[in-house]
Amino acid sequence: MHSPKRILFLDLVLSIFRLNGLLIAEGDALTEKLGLTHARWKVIGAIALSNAGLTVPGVARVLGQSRQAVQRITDVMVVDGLLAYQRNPKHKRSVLITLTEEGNHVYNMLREQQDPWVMENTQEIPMEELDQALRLIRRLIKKFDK
Amino acid sequence: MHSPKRILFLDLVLSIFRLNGLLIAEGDALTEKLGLTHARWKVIGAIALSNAGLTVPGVARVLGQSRQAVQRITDVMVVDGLLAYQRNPKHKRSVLITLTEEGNHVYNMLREQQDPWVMENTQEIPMEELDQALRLIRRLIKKFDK
DNA sequence: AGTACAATGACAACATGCTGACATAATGAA
DNA sequence: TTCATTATGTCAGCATGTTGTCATTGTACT
Repeated sequence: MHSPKRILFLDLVLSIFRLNGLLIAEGDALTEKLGLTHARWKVIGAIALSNAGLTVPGVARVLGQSRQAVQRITDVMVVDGLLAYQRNPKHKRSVLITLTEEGNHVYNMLREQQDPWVMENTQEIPMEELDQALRLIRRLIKKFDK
Repeated sequence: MHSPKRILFLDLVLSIFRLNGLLIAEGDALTEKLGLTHARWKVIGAIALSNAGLTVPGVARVLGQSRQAVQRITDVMVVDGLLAYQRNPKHKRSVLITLTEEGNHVYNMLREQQDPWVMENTQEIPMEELDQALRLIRRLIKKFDK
């Protein structure tokens, strides 16, 4: 039963694995000069994009990772001066994570690297194709994220 | 410069990360009873699909990983009786990896788990949409894989 | 044949992710 | 209010991936 659909879907899955690895490598190369790694810019990005402030488990939920993994990264980033923990009026123990001045600076530099990279890699791809692919991927995410 | 395309592309990238994690979790759950992990079924799959026989660096190239990572997995799988190393007529030191009888059996059971999973998760999705997404992802892979 | 370069195996250090377990704090239901 | 459930911090163990290094084997070029 090597149905075409089965082959196609498994091919898609393997391609997702492959692209995931390549994107991480791209991101690491892009941010190497900033002293960032992919685990770190994922966290910085999540916090920078949040309006209300995020806790450690909150970041974990956004990124779809375990809170323990996020906690380990943020602890080191606090020591390194990129993040700071702030009292959380809504929770006695679970602090809010904020970007320090340096963290904000790094985020801005990250943006400066990222923008031309995005431009370079999407200029020949129509927005509609990107949008269609994103919709399919979101559909799959919704299916598996329970 | 929050151009729509930039947002769209970054959204796509984050979604790839997210889906990658979910697919690994799905695969692990699917193959838990077989004593497999995602690292293992990736290797089994690569070998089962190869006609000519693969070496450790060969598997690494197929999966887009470092040969050291693959070597560690295959070494354990040989001890566990799923894989066997065979003399390679083309290379004195670099052996060929083959599936043992048990490895083949596990691969067949993997298929039996995988088929209904694929069916379940693709039945409402037209093949054309899958195909379009796959083509875009391949396009990005080609761009980053140098 | 000889020699430079690439590929491979082996080992080590490290980064990142997961789960499990336990104590404590927060929340919601009776 | 009380109590069971859930969320969180923390620590530990482990799986998987990366890079770096070094010795050895293969390959290709002169």
